[in-house]
Amino acid sequence: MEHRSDDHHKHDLNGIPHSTIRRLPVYHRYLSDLNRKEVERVSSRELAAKMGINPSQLRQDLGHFGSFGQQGYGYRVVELLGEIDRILGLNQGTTMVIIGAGHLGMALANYEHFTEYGFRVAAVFDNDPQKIGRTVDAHTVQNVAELGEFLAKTPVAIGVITTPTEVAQSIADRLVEAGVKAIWNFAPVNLKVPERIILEHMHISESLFLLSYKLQQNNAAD
Amino acid sequence: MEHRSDDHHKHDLNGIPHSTIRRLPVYHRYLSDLNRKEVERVSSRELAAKMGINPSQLRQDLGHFGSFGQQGYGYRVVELLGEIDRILGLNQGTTMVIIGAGHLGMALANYEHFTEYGFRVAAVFDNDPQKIGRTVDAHTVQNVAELGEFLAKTPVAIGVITTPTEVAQSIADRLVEAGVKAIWNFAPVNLKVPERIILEHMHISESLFLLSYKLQQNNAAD
DNA sequence: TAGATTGTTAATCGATTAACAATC
DNA sequence: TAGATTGTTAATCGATTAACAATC
Repeated sequence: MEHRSDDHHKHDLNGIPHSTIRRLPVYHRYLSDLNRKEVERVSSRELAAKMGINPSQLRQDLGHFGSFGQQGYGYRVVELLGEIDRILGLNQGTTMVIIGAGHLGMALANYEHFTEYGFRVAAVFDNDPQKIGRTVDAHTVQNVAELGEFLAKTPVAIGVITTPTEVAQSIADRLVEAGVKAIWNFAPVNLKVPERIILEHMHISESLFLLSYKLQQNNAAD
Repeated sequence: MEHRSDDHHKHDLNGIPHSTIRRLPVYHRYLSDLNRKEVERVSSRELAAKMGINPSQLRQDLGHFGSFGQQGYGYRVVELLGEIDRILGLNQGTTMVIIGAGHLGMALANYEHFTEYGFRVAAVFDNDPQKIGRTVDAHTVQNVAELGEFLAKTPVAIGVITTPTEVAQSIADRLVEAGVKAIWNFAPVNLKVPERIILEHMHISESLFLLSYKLQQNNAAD
């Protein structure tokens, strides 16, 4: 009845291999780069070389979603980027609420790249009277006691959890109760949510652990 | 001569499959959980069930590093956790400097879980006169102009980049120049660093894009 | 047209899972 | 001892890469 966010290498997601989906954001980033440099066309060979992957893989991946190129020419950067935007569901004005107005919550609330991709922070909540009412950039921190009330009036797609670990699960429960469709969790804990809720865990320390492993290997090699 | 941080599904890392290494931090998290609950022993079947993976995979993964269990009994939680700590190079007092004292940098500087795993923030730097000299928790923000000087006196293993995207590359260059062994990059840009430098990219927006993809699929299904 | 490059099928390679002998 | 569970070899499955006909 419950699911976890750790199905890293699980196999399908609506018939598309998980490995393919995980690469979409990366394609997006490299294409954005080219687009910023006003490059007009790119071949699978060129783009794959930039990314350090195999051109066949790139074509195979795109093939899951349609035919976006042209034989003998390659891909128009703007067009392909647009397709990936569409596939990823970007630029749709998806709304989020952030629970936890600590440094991390504030960092996210003011993260310019979200707006760039069509995400909008509808509100920031906290339970600390010291923080409630304070305005940071465009956002006034609201009392988390009013979370349910707020979401009843303003439906929001994504609940972002940047609270201390101890309260993350109870906040998740309240977000689910209030009807969010997805949870983006920054607390280092395995949340339990109903099957229908999309759960994405931002594993900050996992990234550091991986780095630590490599560092360790390097040191051992010396 | 340069490398990238996106070799997500690349194959080997000192003979160990990359897929295995990516699971180590996850094992660590689940074992910490058990340890916190003072569970003494766990079988591969139990642990794998908790994680939603296959018990064979767990045993296979561990098998790359040694034999940590006991037939008919399973694994002693404390012991296995200790082994994974060791494999990941945790609790070795690895030092870091943080460049960029914005919300994100401050969030990291005060992230209690780092200390918990033996990482130590040696200093925080910024170039904003408004921020320099300000003390947040244990850290006084220092002038980034003095970064090289600081690192010459106090060698540090990891440079953490939480600056705006535009300056991330030049900060990376200076960190490499000053002798850090690894860079943990939070700016959404593909840094170029020499082969010998370990580079770990924290892809905050990639995680959000993945979530967005799933949300999109869900909506389409309605 | 000739050259280039896609989209896709087939071949390879690696990772996951199953099975089981060893043994606590 | 009998039952349980590891560590590891072998089988399966899926993902990556190669190859190439289609075609711009």
